[in-house]
Amino acid sequence: MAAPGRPRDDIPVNPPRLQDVAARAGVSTATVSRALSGNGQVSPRARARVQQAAQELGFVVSYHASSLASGRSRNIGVALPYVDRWYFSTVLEGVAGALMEAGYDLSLYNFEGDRYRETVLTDFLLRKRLDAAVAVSLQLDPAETEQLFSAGIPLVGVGGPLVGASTISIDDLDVGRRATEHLIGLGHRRIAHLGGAEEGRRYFPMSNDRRTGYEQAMTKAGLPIEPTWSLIADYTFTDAYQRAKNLLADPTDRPTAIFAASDEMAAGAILAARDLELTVPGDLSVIGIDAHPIGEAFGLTTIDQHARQQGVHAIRRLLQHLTGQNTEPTNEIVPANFVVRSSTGTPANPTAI
Amino acid sequence: MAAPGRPRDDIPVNPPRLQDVAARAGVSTATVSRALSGNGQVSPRARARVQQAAQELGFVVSYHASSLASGRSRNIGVALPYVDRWYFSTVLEGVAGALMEAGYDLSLYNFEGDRYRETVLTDFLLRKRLDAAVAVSLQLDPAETEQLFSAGIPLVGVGGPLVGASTISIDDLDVGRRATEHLIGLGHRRIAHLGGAEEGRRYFPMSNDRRTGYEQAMTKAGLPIEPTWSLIADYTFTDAYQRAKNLLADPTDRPTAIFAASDEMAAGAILAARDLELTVPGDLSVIGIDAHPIGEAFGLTTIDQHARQQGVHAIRRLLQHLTGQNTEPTNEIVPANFVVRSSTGTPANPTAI
DNA sequence: GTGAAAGCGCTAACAG
DNA sequence: CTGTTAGCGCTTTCAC
Repeated sequence: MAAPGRPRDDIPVNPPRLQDVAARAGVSTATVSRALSGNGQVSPRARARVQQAAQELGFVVSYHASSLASGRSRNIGVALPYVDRWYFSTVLEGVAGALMEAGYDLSLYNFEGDRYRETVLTDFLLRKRLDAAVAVSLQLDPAETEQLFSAGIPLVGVGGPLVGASTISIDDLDVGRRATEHLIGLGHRRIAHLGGAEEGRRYFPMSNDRRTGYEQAMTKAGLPIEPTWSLIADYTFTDAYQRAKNLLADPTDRPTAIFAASDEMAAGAILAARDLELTVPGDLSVIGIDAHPIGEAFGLTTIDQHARQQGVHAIRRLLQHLTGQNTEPTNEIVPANFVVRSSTGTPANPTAI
Repeated sequence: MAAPGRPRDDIPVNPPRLQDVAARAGVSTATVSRALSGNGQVSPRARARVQQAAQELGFVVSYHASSLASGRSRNIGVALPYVDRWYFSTVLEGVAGALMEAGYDLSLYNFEGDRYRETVLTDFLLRKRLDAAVAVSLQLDPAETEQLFSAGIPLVGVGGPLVGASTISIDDLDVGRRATEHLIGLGHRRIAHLGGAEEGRRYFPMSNDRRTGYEQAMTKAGLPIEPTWSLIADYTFTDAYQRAKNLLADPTDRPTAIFAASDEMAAGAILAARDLELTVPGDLSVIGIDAHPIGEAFGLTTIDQHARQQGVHAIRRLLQHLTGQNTEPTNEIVPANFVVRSSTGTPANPTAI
């Protein structure tokens, strides 16, 4: 494309290069580079002339050239299993905003579940164009982690453990416990759990922890954990709706409350209850986790996990690694807090079991 | 970082370079480049040796170096106003998948409404690291379009007009008309519209066209368009829920049907109706547009706009531009089809106006 | 504080 | 079909 071997003796109608700026400002390319990047010492006078010349020429650095020469690319990779699900897209919003503020580009790697997992993991390390990466809800086996680290790219994980890397997440166990205890405190004894599937054993470890928190709270309160009350849905509204409807349809064995691992599933459960002419919270209390906006219209009680903030914090942490400060892996827990609305209350007919 | 000026005389424990592969395979760097990239002629024998050497060394091309030398970066930019809204994240899924299949990287530029619009538009052209870009629901003024074009990056628009560029979208006017006519055909005469806001006059032109389609259908059928039945929400479930509830609360002036510009809003309207003890579709029919998965649980009748496919098609088109075939701007309309469920039906009490 | 110059790692004429 | 070689445009020593 560019014509190697042929000297460029024509007038530069092409994008201006550093050299053009240097010529116009009457300084060397080194000085222009220093003035524009802020690295190194430049006299105020030279700096001003350079800036003006760059301005007039409409100069912009070539990122490829800059990256090649410096070894840094101001580009961060983001890997996640889905982009069309609330938690992930919300984390992504946070990540994208923080990156934009910091002047970094964002390369998106969407696994589509497990579909492109290998491809992405390979591309990650290989194409040497990332300064660092953030992985959302990604489970890596030791070999994969090792590859990443030996490729020298700092990594931070969001919403799940990632051995050896810094992580940002909520305490899923604790959140599951608190949600359940909220229900127990209200007087419920027959409490069902609506959790997420594990999907290829790769993602959503959070779902398990939340379930464990539920079980711990139940056990601690001396309440039974009915296997039939342990539902698993695929994290979508509609699947949760269907599962909950099946559970609630039978009047002889019906819980008085449901703890759902996500707000979307919780909302689905509420709709299912309504379709069965059950009142919420009279006949059924429902609590979710997320603070998904849809919860407002449903009057859903939930625990806010500040998904967007998780993304923002991940970038903050990554940037620290990149600037060499605080390079030891850390595990940040972001606090999750209750948002109580109308979907939880005292059971109308507390039934002993 | 890399030490310019100092010859590299140490053993390359660092990532292997093209030269290392060339040495090991006993050929020149040019041949390695040709063998690995597939450009140019290479004898099967040389190719095999190169591939083996590259394999053994774990060689991967440096994208920065490759891009700098060739002028191509195998990287495509995607600009959109939001990533946490259904339409956009779904289009993005399609775009990401198609790009992955084609071996391209994806740089994400999220405007957050209008917030980073200028920044992104600037970065777009300037940092010369994109081969092309796709813009979702982005309104560009002539000056901006010109900038993009003169920067030489092919552009395709999704979900909206983009003068001078290829576009992929549905026929919003037609869709709005058909949705309304479905309702009219069922016997409805009092039909409200729940549309989206325009948000800074920059995005969502589709909303206007759908509304116009509604108005055309109403007028054509000789039906009145009540100003109070023209609702505007912010495209979210909860806002639509609230607006619809306010509208439906007054029994004296109540529509028998609502056409919502998106499924999320339609679902919000259904929930509002239920909260007011109105039956769907008995007291109120509701139709949306999208084929959003949430619609299933609500039994929502909708028009599928195949959002994911729009993304896939956009990339297909972009790749054509990039390979020099079919370089004239085209405007592709993707067909949208009805998905009839239980939220629309004959009005229980057809009221003449 | 500033300039000269040597690369960063790869691609693509060009000549054979 | 293959090797030589001149860059792509910028950053960063090193010496002044």
